[in-house]
Amino acid sequence: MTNPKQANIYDVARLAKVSHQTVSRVLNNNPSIRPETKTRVLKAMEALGYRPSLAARALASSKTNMLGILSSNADFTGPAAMIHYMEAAARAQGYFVVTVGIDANDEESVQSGIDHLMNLGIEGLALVTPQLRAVEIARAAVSGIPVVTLDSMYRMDELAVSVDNFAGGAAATQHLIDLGHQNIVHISGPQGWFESTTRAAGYTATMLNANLVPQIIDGDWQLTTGYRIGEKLDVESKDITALFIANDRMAIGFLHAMRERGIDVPKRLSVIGFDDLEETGYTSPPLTTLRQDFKELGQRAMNLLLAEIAGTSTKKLERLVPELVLRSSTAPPPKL
Amino acid sequence: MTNPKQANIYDVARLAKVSHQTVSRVLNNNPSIRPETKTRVLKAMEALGYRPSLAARALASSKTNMLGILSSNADFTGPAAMIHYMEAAARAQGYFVVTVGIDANDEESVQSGIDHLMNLGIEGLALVTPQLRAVEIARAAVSGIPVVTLDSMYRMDELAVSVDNFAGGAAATQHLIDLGHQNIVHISGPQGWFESTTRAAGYTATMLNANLVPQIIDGDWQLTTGYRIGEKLDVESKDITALFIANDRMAIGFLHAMRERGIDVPKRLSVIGFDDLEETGYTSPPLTTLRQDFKELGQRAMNLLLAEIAGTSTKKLERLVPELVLRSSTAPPPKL
DNA sequence: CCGGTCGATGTGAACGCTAACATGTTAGTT
DNA sequence: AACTAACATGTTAGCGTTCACATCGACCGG
Repeated sequence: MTNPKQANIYDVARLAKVSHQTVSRVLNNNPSIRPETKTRVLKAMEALGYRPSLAARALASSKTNMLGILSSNADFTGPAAMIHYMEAAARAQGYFVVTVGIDANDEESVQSGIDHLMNLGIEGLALVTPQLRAVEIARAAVSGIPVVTLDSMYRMDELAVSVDNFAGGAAATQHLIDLGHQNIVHISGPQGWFESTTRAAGYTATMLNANLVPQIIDGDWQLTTGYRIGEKLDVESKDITALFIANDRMAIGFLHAMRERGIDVPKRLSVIGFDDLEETGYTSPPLTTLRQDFKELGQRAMNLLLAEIAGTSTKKLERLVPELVLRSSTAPPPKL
Repeated sequence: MTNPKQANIYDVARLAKVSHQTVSRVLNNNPSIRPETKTRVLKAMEALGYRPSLAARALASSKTNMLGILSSNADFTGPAAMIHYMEAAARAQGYFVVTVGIDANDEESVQSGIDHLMNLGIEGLALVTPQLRAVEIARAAVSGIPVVTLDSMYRMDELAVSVDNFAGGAAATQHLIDLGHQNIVHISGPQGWFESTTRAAGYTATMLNANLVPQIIDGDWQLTTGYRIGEKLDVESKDITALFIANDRMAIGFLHAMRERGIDVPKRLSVIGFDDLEETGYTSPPLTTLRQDFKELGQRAMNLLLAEIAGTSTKKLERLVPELVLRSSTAPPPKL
């Protein structure tokens, strides 16, 4: 009911009785413009409901204001939260974020996702793909723009924000050792994930350091897998007294199996997870775990990327240390 | 190491010995072009590593190929999954999706999110904001482009995909009634959410239909809230035998409280949730609930939107019925 | 064997902006 | 009062596409 057609910069110029270039200057906050003129132009914009055309802008300035996020597991809580906060941080600086979801195990899918983003002309890319291989492909396919990696340790010379999973794995393990456990098993994440290998490495290093024998069972992050492993784990004959499980989902499944088998956690067996999902405060028993701050992670990653684009970059790498959250699933081992 | 500068359409034209317009035709799959010529042009593109400029395209054709998603709860599993599948569906048709996360309770935030997207020149918008008020604001702020709503019943004349929450609420309630329960309490979601009111309505209607008295406790989706309500609910004196809880998160908290209080679910009390989160298969006891197919929901919403943009739209509304998932948290009421 | 038609391709302008340079106006210096 | 510097604004030319129209040749029927 208002405008028959979108006004352009010339329409605004005419109404404000200035040249189109002056309008452009107002748009770009050029300092050398008289306040009075500026007001006049702004009023004209308002009156016409003027919206600058991003396309024209991008074409003329070769600055698209577009950022890409390549995400492989957007349906998990952690990545979703990170993406959410990354978008907010980017938008606060006038950037648009295009998120592309891919299947990280399918190289084709990674490639086509990147292609899609490159066609867009993104100025920067964030990789929320914890799979080593996907990051490699992505880094190789992209050139000329900064790339920030989340949750990885890939290449120290690239932009990256990561949780110190090694420290986390070590802290979890040390906590169990401090309680007096010796026979501690680790259920890991899937191979090929940064988090898996680094958490497992933290575990292994800490065990060895305490002269204990590391024992790792391969997992895959899935809740069901935690449950299945729990169903058949030979706790008795091996006298296992504690487990460090690489993520909370598996831990939830595992706890369920213990409950079914009547194995008391934490009296008979201590369990520690990783992630601090909201529901872990309400499992039975509530799960001791390590918390990661996804909000912080997302914001820092985006700021790193934006700084690099703006050329004001100082750091390349940021690392957050996960925090131990004590609840009721860990206790000293049963006395013999 | 390859191109000093991005090739444009003229570079391609020169190399292929055709006019720039012919190149454009190849780009747009114009049928009236000789196969031989087409091949030559494609080869030239390949050789130059040519990428069409989306900005120039958008400027010349006033078609941005951009779609917006306004999302208020991207850190919840459901919305995140829907967004994921929506993006995939859009990308398959060459569209770019910009997702903007907002705080649906802050009108300012909704407005500025929409503004951001409108500035972009999106061709269509999807609303993943189950709050009534946010949808109203968004619909009002947008004009000239199709808008699809997810999870709502707002205005029958607009594009919308929704879960039939009324039917879901009714099914949950009926299930409890069929088991023999009479004193059934409903813990609802927060006011102002479509899901809350419609699930509650389904519950109420079914109760009344069976000559039973509806009793609703206000909730807010939060896990903690389910727990707190569970802590102090007077099950005994009121002789409540069953609860229909509006979402699984609250149900998980509630179950935890029951466990702590030593109230046996399902022998003493039956509990049914809504959502079918993965972890509900592993609570103790595993939760009976209603499943929503977020993938289907996301894909259908996007297809509706794309069809509307393309002008090939037939339907306006799609409705999915949630499915009852029977597990172990419901049983006949205790005999007196 | 010629006008008409259609299929394939070319030409020039337009899309709405920014970049680079040009111009005019004011104030400061000697 | 003339000369310059700094500020404020205007002018012109792209950016890389698509659009509308023009052209050119080949094929058709009479």
